Amino acid sequence: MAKTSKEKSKTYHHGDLKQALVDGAVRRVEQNGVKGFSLRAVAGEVNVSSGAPYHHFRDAQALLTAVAERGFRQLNMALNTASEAAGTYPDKLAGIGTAYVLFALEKPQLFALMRQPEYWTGPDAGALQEARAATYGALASVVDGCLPEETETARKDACMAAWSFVEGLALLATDGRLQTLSPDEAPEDIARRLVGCFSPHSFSKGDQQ
Amino acid sequence: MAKTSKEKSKTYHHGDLKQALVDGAVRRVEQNGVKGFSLRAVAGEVNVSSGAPYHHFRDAQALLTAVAERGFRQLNMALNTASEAAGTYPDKLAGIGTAYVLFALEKPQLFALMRQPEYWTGPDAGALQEARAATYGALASVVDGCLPEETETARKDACMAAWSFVEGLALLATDGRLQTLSPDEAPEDIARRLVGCFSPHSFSKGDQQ
DNA sequence: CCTCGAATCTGAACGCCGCTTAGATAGAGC
DNA sequence: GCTCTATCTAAGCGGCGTTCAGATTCGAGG
Repeated sequence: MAKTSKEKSKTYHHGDLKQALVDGAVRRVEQNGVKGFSLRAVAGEVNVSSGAPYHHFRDAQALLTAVAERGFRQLNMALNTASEAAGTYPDKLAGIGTAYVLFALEKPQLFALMRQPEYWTGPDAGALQEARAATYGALASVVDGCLPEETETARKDACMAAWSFVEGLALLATDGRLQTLSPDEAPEDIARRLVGCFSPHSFSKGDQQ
Repeated sequence: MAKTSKEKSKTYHHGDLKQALVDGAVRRVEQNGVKGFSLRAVAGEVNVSSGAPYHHFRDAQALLTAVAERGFRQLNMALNTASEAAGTYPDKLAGIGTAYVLFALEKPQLFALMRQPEYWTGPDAGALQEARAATYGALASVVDGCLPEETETARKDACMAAWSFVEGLALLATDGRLQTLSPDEAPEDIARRLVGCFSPHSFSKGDQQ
């Protein structure tokens, strides 16, 4: 029997503590960031002793890894939706890039956690790595679809360049540097505009300089 | 009288504790990252009680702000050197972009600290903000020099796009994602190649695609 | 239905952390 | 030489992650 979060802890066993911990951790990270997260606080929030989480997660980092994994799943859904919504490949590219930056803007703290390499190394990061690979795959396939026939390395370079650009945009957007461009414009609109300027063709020819 | 780090603490007053703390903090951050940093450990390293640093820094974050500031000064020197070494503006652009990524690759932990917004907000971040602005200015002026005459917003957009791309490259390079392109190639070489592919012209025309 | 092993949770403890405070010490200006 | 102020120490507070022995409950097999 599942318990709602409000009702007092009557049962010695929680029932679904693992999921409750991830839920609480996600909420705390989204509100206060990784720095404002503590395993004890999350445990207290679900009326459980400070040692209880260790029956479900090897340590605090493992719980945060689960949080990041959930973040990647949400991100992948957003990217797929945006990609399928567009008809032509250039539109897909603009759409998926914009969706990436918008996700970062909507959940900046969660996105910052997802960017930390320490959570996708480690022994409990298998599912996370899978979700991360899917994210890159989604973007790469769209970029690849925009490219003319080229050498293998040129295609790969273009994918990586697009990845870099979008990741950089998301980074600048989340910590407000994008807004220094035009303070009156909404950061979402700036992001849309800059993503739209990107053309993978300019990266697929190495001698363009 | 300055003390070397090795000799035992004989004097009650340290002499130049503030600088010694920054030195120790830089060393610790470069070796173990921000997570492996603690104010107590740095204090102990320079043979000083755990409360002493608070006479020179308001809190641990203020010390890390000083660390980040020193990092930005080093980065700015590297960027200026690279920019002046090249003759033509396209060469300057490739040089400064490469220098940026190479700095990130040489000091990844320090660079990761410099990327955290929490250190350049706050009341003790004046000098840091100045150094950060100089970093952006150096890149922006070089990008601007590469551009043909355009509208003001187009030039600004191109600068921001270049900024995003380089920042994204540095991010991907430092956490190893760049190496997935070609595992046999040195990350420095991949970075050089991708930076070289970038052309600001492709961003200065919004209707290209 | 009952029993017993395994899974789960508690409560207390350890060591480390950031930060504060009261008081000791040393250098600087008169 | 004396005082004033900056600097440093020692001790302590609460919070943290983590561990562990023991209490509690679940669930499978008799």
